[in-house]
Amino acid sequence: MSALREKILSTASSLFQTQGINSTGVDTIVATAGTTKMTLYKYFSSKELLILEVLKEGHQDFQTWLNDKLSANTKHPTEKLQKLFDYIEEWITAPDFNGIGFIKASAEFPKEDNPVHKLSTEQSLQFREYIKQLATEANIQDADGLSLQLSLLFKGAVQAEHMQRGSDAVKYAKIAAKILIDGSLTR
Amino acid sequence: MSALREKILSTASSLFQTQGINSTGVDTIVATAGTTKMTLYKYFSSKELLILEVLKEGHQDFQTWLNDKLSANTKHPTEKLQKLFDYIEEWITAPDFNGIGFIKASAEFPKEDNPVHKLSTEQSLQFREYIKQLATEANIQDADGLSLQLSLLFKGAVQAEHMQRGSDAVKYAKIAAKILIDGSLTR
DNA sequence: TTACATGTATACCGATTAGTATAATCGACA
DNA sequence: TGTCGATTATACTAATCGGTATACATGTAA
Repeated sequence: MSALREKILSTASSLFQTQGINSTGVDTIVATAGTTKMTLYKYFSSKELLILEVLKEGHQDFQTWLNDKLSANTKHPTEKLQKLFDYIEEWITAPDFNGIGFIKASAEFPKEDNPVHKLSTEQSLQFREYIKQLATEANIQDADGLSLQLSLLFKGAVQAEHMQRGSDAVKYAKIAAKILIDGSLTR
Repeated sequence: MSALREKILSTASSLFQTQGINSTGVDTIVATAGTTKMTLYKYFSSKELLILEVLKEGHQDFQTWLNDKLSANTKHPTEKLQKLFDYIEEWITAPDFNGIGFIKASAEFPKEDNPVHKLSTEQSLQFREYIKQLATEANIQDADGLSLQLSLLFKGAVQAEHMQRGSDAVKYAKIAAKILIDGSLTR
């Protein structure tokens, strides 16, 4: 694990979020990271591969953080589901929140056969699958439907937060999630 | 209203959706529309201005269509709110659905001072305001909160549909919307 | 016919892009 | 001191980008 490699990854992640992926040139990335193109291309054989790595790392970080939080602070499956959006809110409203990669990436790479688009879709499904498992463990009948709805709220909140940082979007997404979850539990 | 101008607009709109805005060159647009760059730049003084016009037309079309549908098929304010997502579903699942411009555009132009980003944010707020008015007319107490939640579901559904066409996203968004609306009505 | 507006065709410009080649520099280790 | 791998510095390529200049073809109206 080279320190420079990590530096390039985090720099790229931040720039992709603030400037857009396609609008961020390789030259800008290396200049901001304080290195050169030669070094970047030593660790990442192409810009596309760098994008994919940024996405992977970002998604991994989020999923791990979320799962650790839920594992550490809840006991029963039902409680996990109910606290899900509390931690999502904590993640999104954090000052160093860097966006959710797969949402922006799928917009910038709309073609379905594009590797970046494919990875984005995969990560999106993976996240929904994670929610679905929480719902299943909480004995919710329509775990599939509820997980889809919650993932819609999540996507919408991220999108809204991206449009206008510091909006109330996540707060109200949390309230909506609670209503949907409670409705599914008592059914 | 020149026919060529309209042709360029619709061609650009379609290409922006399928290839992305930044990834679609002016040359590709004119070639697909069957005209030349000279003509395009006669009607639109820059690519950015073309993008803005595409966004404006798309948003106008959607809002007008939606409002006409609601006006023609419902009588009471409450009914309008309840049927809102029925028509949203109809719009999104239509074969020639061209995406919701302001969602993708804000992702491709993340800088807050960018004209395209600003227009996107404005249109997003405008749409939410429209929902809020429906909620207010239906005598809903927290019209502000409900409109935000419904707009989150809308954004999430559009995002999901964009990631994977033909998904069940809109269907379940509709169900979630019904739950949230009913909850707000009986409160 | 003349005149004018609309659109086409094509070549061009300067800037920027991703990616490469080559040589110089640095620090650690023996 | 001398060597080696990692990193830097810089110049370069080929392609693409948005946008412009110029010349030509077209149809329509007086």
